[in-house]
Parts: sequence; C-alpha cells; structure tokens
Amino acid sequence: MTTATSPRALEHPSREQISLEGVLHALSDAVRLRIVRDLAREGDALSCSYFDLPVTKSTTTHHFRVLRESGVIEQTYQGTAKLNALRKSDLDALFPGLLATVLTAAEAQADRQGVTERA
Amino acid sequence: MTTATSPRALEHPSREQISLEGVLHALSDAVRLRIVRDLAREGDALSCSYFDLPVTKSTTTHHFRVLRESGVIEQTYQGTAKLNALRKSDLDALFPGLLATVLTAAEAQADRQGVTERA
DNA sequence: ATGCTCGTACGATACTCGTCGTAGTACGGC
DNA sequence: GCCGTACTACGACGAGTATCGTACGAGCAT
Repeated sequence: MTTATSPRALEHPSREQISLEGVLHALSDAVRLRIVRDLAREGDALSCSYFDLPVTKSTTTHHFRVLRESGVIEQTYQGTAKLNALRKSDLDALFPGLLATVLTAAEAQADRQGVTERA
Repeated sequence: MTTATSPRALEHPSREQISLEGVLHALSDAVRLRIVRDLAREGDALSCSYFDLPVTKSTTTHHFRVLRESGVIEQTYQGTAKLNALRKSDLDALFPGLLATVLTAAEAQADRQGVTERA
C-alpha cells in the first residue's frame, strides 16, 4: 500500500516457459477443463464470477491460478473483477492445433456423456 | 492355465471408459510422455525393458500401469516379457487427432530444448 | 465514509502421486 | 530340478494437490 498499489502484478510464464507437460496437467482436471471450454466458447475474456463451478471460491481461485501458472490463461485486473482470457496465440505457436483438438475432444466427450443427463 | 492364452489378466478400460481427463493426466508426466513418444515412433509393441528410463524398475512399472489404466496403451504378456502398444485406434476414435497433436507438440518441445543438450 | 461484492491469502486436511527398496511370481533356458 | 531374467506387489515416504473455512484487501455504489 506504499508504492505498488494499483497494478497488482500477476505472475505469468513467458511463452518459452510454457511446458507441454504443464499444459496437459492443467487440462487434466475436470473443473479446469470446463473453465477452458467456457473461455473458448465465449472467445473473450471472462470474469471469475461468470463461472458457476461446483466448488467454493477458494478452490476456484486455486484452479485459475493453476491455469495461469501453466500458461493456459492470462489474467488481468479490471477493477474489482479479474478477467480471464485464453492464451490462444501462445499455445498455438508452441503446440499447433493442441488447444483446438483438446477442445473438440472435450466437446465430444461431453456429448457422449450428456445424452443421458443434460444440465 | 492351459486353455487360456493369458493366465495373468491385465485390466484394461474399454473404449467407452476412457476419459479425456485421464488421458491428459497420463500424458502430463515427462516419463510417460517419453514412453508414448517412443511407442509412437516405433509404431509397434515394445517390451518394458526396451525403454531406458531414468527411474527404477518399480517406478517404470507404475508408469506403465498408469498408461494402461488410463487407456493410452495396451499391455499383453509375451512369455516373461510384457508388450506395450499404443491404443491408437481407440484414442483416434474417441478424440480425433489428439494423439497426433500431442506427439507433434512433444517433438517440437523436445527440439526446442534439445538444441543445447543432445543425448 | 460505510458497506457490498469480488477475489486473495493463509492454514488445515485428506488424498493422490512419483519415487524407491525389497520381496515375490512367472517364464524360459541349463 | 535350478537359476536367471522380466516384471509385479507391497509398503513406505516426501511432495504435490484439491478441497474447504475464515479472514482480509481492493474497488464500486450509495
């Protein structure tokens, strides 16, 4: 509260620091995969409160942090809210087609399971 | 143990039981990703002892089991050895292009990092 | 200012995972 | 039969993770 007040800096890995293992691990959780799917569907930055996740706020923060630290999303402050955006260009540059393929696979799996129970 | 070809039955998930999260998690470990890469490069079933991994036998067994239980590989006994093969057709049917994309990404990352240290 | 909402930090807990060593089982060769 | 090779099972241990509750801070509205 002395000097660095306004921009609460969020740590993001640079493009070179993003590892495939880290990205895959970040995507290997159902909650996080759902976040990424929503992000991709909207195609725009979304606030954390946009998501209606089956976990508490603390856990939500944790998952967003995992996604950010693995390089999957970018977080920026927007007043009291925090906007989350996919790092699509970085991911596509590093691992061409990976994001799209995973997203397609996630949709396909959701369709397979969603036939019986629709939410 | 006369009629049955394989007395020691290995548990494999059926195609429907394979989950995207499970596959991504299986691939999010460096050792396992390397195994899958080797398997894909050879394009054929390989015995566990083919791989020269930087871990002990126990750990190797563990990783192969994770890969098998997630549905990424299929293991069959061949005498005293155990053959490991990618479940390429199952994975392609469930998540089209996923395996190829991840493999390509892994190669790309290996190239980026392998420029300095070549083994 | 006061309060409200959004999100964070911290601590706690229980569970999973990666790793190992040792002991054991199955198969094939001598 | 006996031994070596290939792999497994089991137990252990440290590290990481997913979860929560509670307390706190930052910004917006009144």
